[in-house]
Amino acid sequence: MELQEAKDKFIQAWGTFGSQWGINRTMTQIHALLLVSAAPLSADDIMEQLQISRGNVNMNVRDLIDWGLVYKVLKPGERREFFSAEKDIWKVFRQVVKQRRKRELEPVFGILEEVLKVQGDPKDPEYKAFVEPVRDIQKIASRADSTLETLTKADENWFFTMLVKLFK
Amino acid sequence: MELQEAKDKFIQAWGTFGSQWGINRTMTQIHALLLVSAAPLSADDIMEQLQISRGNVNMNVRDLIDWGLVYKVLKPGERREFFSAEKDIWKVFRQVVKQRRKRELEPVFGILEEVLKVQGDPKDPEYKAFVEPVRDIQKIASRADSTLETLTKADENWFFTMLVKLFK
DNA sequence: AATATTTTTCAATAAATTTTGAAAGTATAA
DNA sequence: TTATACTTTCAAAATTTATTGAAAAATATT
Repeated sequence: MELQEAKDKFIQAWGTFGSQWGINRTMTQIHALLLVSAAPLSADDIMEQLQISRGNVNMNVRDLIDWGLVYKVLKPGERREFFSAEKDIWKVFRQVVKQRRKRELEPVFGILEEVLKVQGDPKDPEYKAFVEPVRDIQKIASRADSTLETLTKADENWFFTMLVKLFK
Repeated sequence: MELQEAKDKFIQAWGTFGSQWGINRTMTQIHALLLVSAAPLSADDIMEQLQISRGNVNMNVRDLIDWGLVYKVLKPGERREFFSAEKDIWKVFRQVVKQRRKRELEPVFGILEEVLKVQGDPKDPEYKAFVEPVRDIQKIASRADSTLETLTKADENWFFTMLVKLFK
């Protein structure tokens, strides 16, 4: 397989994967492209390689920067901006977990807490049918959440140490 | 807060959460509704409570059954089918992980393996820029994958034992 | 075997999301 | 200051995804 073909396949796969998990396909494709590019790319480079418009590149690159996955790179003597992706995959992984936790998990916790304030007779089957599963979700979710938090604060070494410890 | 209000809020929140993670909003809402209902519901019940069409109910309930999150319940003397959600949240969690692993992670592994067969000079910076991050992704993803696999095979007790072991 | 009830399918439609591209904005250089 | 190079914005268009609803299929009842 040619390098270019392999790149294209990877970018395509990453895009599909991202969109299955609720992330804009183009955003993940740009991320994939930058990730496997040896040098930083300009907006025009990205437009050309992915065959997308300038506005699209601009929006999605900005989102990637907000996510902390892509950096602006200024080349001396160049007026244009260039972009480069974070190459440390462990850092990327941690960053994504951190962001989604903040953006999507935290609001859910708030709502679980809120709806559990519901009034009712603990003997009422309707009441129990609501409160019990919601409490269970809260319990398991906050466990998972603190695991994720620990994960985002840990370094790679810690993570693998943990895995070894777990599965020995 | 009234029970009905709390239910509605929960269903709404669950729907939003699901769609952020690439799962059809209606599917997660039906799941939430069944999860907090004391008794199994018929298609008509679901249509009425969520104000959606029969076809929509039918499709999404079928998907939920495919995911192993909802069961058909046959009531003696009743011709209609009723539906009930798996109430064991730990089981739900495991089931979702298991399914998404199979449906979405496995194909990605296949592609990573394939594109890593790419020909090239290991000294070439372009080649390295491609192969290195992709290898890293493969490494971290297969670690994460085996953790998830273990998770789906484990029981709840094992999970919490592990957490305690980890964070003590 | 004819009728009644319920479920399933799927083409058409609606809704949500993404993308475009041209105009406005900004910064640098002549 | 004016021109030039580049970036950002955002309403309109295109695309993708979800939903409807009526007809067909399946299943049960008389």
